[in-house]
Amino acid sequence: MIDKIEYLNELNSVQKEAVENIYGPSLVIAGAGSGKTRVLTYRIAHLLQQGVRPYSILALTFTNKAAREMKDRIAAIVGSKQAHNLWMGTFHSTFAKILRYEAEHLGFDSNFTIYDAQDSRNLFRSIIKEMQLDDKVYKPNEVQNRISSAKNNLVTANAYAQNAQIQKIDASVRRPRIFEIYKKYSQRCRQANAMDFDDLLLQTNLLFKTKPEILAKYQDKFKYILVDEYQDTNYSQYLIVKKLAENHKNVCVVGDDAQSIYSFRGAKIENILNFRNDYPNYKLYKLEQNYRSTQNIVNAANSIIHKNKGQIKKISFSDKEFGDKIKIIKALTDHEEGYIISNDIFETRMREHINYKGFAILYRTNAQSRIFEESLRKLNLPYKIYGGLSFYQRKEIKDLLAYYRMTTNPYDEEAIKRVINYPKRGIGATTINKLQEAATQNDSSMWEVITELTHRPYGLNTGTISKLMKFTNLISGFQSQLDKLTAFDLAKHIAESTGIIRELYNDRSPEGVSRHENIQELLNGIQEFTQNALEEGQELQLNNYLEDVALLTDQDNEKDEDRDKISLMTIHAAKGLEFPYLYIVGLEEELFPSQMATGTLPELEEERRLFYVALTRAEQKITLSFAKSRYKWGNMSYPRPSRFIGEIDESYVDFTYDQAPEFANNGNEYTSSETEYETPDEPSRFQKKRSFSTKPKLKQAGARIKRNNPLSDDPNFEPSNPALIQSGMVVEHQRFGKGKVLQIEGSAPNIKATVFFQTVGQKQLLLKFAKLKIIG
DNA sequence: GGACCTAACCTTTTT
DNA sequence: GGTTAGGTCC
Repeated sequence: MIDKIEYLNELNSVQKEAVENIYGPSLVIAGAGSGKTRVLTYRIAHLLQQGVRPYSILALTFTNKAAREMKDRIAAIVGSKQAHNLWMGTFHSTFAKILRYEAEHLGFDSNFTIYDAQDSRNLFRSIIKEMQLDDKVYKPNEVQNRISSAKNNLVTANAYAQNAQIQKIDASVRRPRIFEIYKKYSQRCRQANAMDFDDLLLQTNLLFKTKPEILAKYQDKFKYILVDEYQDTNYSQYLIVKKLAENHKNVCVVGDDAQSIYSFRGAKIENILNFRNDYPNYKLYKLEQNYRSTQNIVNAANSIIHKNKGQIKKISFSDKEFGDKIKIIKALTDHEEGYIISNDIFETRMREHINYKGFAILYRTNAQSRIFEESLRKLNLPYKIYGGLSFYQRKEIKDLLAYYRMTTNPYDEEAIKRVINYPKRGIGATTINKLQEAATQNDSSMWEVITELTHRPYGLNTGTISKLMKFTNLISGFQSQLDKLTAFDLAKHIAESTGIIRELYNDRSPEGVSRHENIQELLNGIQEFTQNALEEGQELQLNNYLEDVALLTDQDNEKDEDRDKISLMTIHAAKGLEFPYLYIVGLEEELFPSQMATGTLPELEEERRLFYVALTRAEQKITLSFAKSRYKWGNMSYPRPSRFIGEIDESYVDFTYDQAPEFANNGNEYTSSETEYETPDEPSRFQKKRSFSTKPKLKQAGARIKRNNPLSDDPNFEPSNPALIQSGMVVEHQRFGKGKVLQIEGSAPNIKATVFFQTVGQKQLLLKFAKLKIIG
């Protein structure tokens, strides 16, 4: 074990106090880059050093990654044996573990399935359909969100039905039957022996409420509780922590109200503001020195966050070098934004000799990643996209996992529906609907209906029944192997004997090949999981693997070859990370701040905090960018630069972009002058959206619009020589008049042109793949 | 029951 | 631009 003096010397005086005062409630307000993780890890190390048993320490984080990193760092100080026994993980995974242990008290089986957001939405969708409600009114997504937020506020289905205010609101938006959907949903989850993400927290609360002796057991067990990112806890999480800490009150929460960015998920910024009320004799530690960023970055970020009201007063300062000013890049199009940033990374890396991993591109929405992917690939720069469609959400992965889920929990209705006819075995929608109906009538699960068909055939013909019997036999066969084979052996057996592997292997299309590789990767992961445990003397079964798999994300299986790559991710995903060279892109109104979030002040303030989080990820240099035109839902929009750019105190920004030369793109110069397609400026803030659709107008004019086809394929396109068309050229279209070619992709003869036309007296039209005549 | 095509929706952000 | 739910035809 490392000498105590050694690690305490690495702390400043406030950090040191926060580490050493282990008794009673502590609130650590930790500004960005102020060594928050360091305080948490050293505090835990310190507890262990004081002789506290590792299993009586509960440390809660929001991501698996944060938990794992902290565990690794603690292991480095106190050794892996001690660290291994800590209760450290996300809220969801920690309480899933406890719920499995205590499942019988709640009427669940301990191998319950965890429904991910998609499973849960599918279930809502089927319930809405079965109730014969209009899914235009009862949109599955919105119903899910409404019920999710009820759960996060500990409103159960019955409470929801009886709450007059809630009923009034639902009635006012013409969705008075949501309470029925909620009730049915809960029943179905129960019959399927499944919990969704919100249930993991809700059921924990119910458990503690209805079984005081169990609460007492855990209150006694967890003598020290630490919570990371406390500003992001929702009511459900808040209450769990409060209850567990009720007796000993050794609770240490760490957070930064300025970095609260999850209120859309029910996070209550009040939790951190009200800590003083919950624990009047609390100790407050403010970590105000930023060790991460240059002074310019810290000052710029401060100038942003000060625009918000309702913050805990604190300063944030850096005594590092002043550093470069924030650079701003203006691009004419979204694609150009990609090229400029990629080129800038390329040049900076050469000039400054930085590793790829020192660069990150942050955006507001996942959809923005694709353009950067393209431009980085063209320059042969290695990158890694975090988030987006996760590995575990891919269809082929979910399909195979559904077999695993059925093997450990055959009542899992969403899993049944996924695999009952995959690979094809001739059981179609009609049969599934009949089974579903029978299950509802019978107040039982689909699996029970299927397994008892010989006694009660529910009007199904013998052919269908024998197909279903084959299916149940297949699954029962897997179940009988559960305790005979290791997780990996059974997983492999299932993948092979269901024919999934064969089917994907035979599909030689690029998509099929990639699906096959993904399945291999999943199996590799399971093998690793089995192997690791074996080395520690444990033989793990498939149900052990499944326990947390629904809670895993992409970032949880990072591979070595991903080490030195440019990171692309949303700002939300970047929280807690840091990069020397940071690009924050798409700084446009309606995108960042999001058009969904400019309606009310609290929403806008959250967007601003998001911008603050983004800025404070940078160590050395920040580049912001925006584009003057961008594709949105297939239509062109002409956004204004984000208000956030102007909100940064101008002394920290380098505004010289106005003098920047035209940007080159693959040899094709953009020679068009900007005024030609600049739309008139709009009056200031909170403005309605301005993007307009070109499609109806084009259709009106009788134009044919073909998608994603090379120009040469379009019968409307007859240039004398396609190769002659270049970006910037003035062209003529027989219907739309004069215009200018703004973009060229690919090479002759498969040229794809994006052409801009201006029609007199009307709005501009953007037209792709049209009949062109070059006139200048 | 299944393959194929069209129309509608979509996009905040995540455990 | 891309995905997916739903309709049509075999």
